[in-house]
Amino acid sequence: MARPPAANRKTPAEVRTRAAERAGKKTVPAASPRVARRPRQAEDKRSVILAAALGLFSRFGLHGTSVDQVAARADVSKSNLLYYFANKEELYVSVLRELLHVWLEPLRGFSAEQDPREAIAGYIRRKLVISRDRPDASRLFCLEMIQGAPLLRDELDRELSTLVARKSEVIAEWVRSGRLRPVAPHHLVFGLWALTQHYADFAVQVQAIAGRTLQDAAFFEETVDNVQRLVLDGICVPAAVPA
Amino acid sequence: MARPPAANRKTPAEVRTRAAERAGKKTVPAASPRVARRPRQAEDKRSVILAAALGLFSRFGLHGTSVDQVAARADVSKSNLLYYFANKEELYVSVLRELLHVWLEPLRGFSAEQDPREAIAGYIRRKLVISRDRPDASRLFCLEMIQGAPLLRDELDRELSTLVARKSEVIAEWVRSGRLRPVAPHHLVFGLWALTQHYADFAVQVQAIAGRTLQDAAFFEETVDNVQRLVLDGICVPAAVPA
DNA sequence: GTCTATAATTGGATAGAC
DNA sequence: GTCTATCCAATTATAGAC
Repeated sequence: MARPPAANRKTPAEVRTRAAERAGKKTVPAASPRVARRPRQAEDKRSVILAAALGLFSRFGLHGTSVDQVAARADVSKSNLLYYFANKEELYVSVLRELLHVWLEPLRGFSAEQDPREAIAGYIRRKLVISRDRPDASRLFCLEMIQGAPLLRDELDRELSTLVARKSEVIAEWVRSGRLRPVAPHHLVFGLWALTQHYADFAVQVQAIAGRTLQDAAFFEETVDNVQRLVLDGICVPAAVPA
Repeated sequence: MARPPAANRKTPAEVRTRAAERAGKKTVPAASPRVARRPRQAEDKRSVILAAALGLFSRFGLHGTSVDQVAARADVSKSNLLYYFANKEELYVSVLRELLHVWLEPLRGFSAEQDPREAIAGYIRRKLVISRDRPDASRLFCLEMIQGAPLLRDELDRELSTLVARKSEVIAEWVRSGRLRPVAPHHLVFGLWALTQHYADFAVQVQAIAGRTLQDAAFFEETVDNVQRLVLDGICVPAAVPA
């Protein structure tokens, strides 16, 4: 349940600008007197709040969750929470930001020198581990996408699509060199995401139908195996297919 | 944009029980004096409201949408809307119910006599057509799942899981008879859903990365082709694989 | 940094005229 | 069936003491 400390935090003072904005005043860049603040142990509380927020936002969304609930779950008072995060939306965005980075990590591994079969099998396993261990992260990401990613659109267009563009080039290279069957790289990436994230996002449905979820060790391995075979024996050149 | 008329509607009078319930009174089954009411043209309005509700709920969820917004979009007053649907939650559930049926339809087609390759290829296309033509339906369904399907759980356990159980038997039969590679039926079903619904639920992401969505005719065909090949050439016996 | 009010607003739902 | 005018509960956010 422990979450890594926020990378791009701000001191509470820096953050407290929303009220002023809404009141019509311009945000004054007035160089704050004590800029060089170090994280210290108050970072802990921020993390606890962020973890609690993730748990709730990922189930009920931004509007389905009240700051009161988050505060209760993080075991702080509501006003104390609002000391650390100027308002609800900022809290939500903070959670999302922390997420995106975790989210893209597994994809960075791909490179043209690797054996595609190994690389893709490994990627599937890593993504399924995330679906198992951080299903809330997966759900929140999904929620945000469904809503049109209003708060993540910029990052989507920049970070994510450039990363995918680079990795698609790797896949295309695998295809050109004959190590993969012809496949449109984008569709393969979408397919990998869909197949792995589904087990987190639709966990209730999986539970209702299969009677188990990824939390069950045997079911987890069964899932890894099935998804890998589905994808690989579909995209690998026939020679590599066992039987 | 037109939606089919509701199948299992109730007359407004029958429906107006929530307030009484909340006030602590038992819902009285008092035989309403004019039970045999026919739909007439007021059904139109219900449909318009349901369509508007689907559009908004599927983006912003139950809590992210106000009845005011739905009313505005359906071009009726808020109180008029509340004449047709006793309260917000009932409206939401009505939308969901209409959906589930549409949702399961394509799956009913499967039967053991069919050629698995044809059956599955056809299923993929039908599901992608739905993702293209009714992305909002797909999104709402996804939203509901993520939240743990509090309002659909019963139907999930009954209707959906029994249907899937039957169709899994068909898949298992295909495997036994050697017409499909060994695959765990449930995982194949999950995979088919994941691969096809992804293009509706994550349309923004698809747009950000591929620059197009299923609305683009060429991209649609490209998608059908890629998903079909991914799945089929993975689960069909090698002999059936062209190259 | 943390707390106890409380201000301010939104939004679901009802009453009652027409 | 439809409207206007409210009521009322839930929540976000702020003020100000400690």
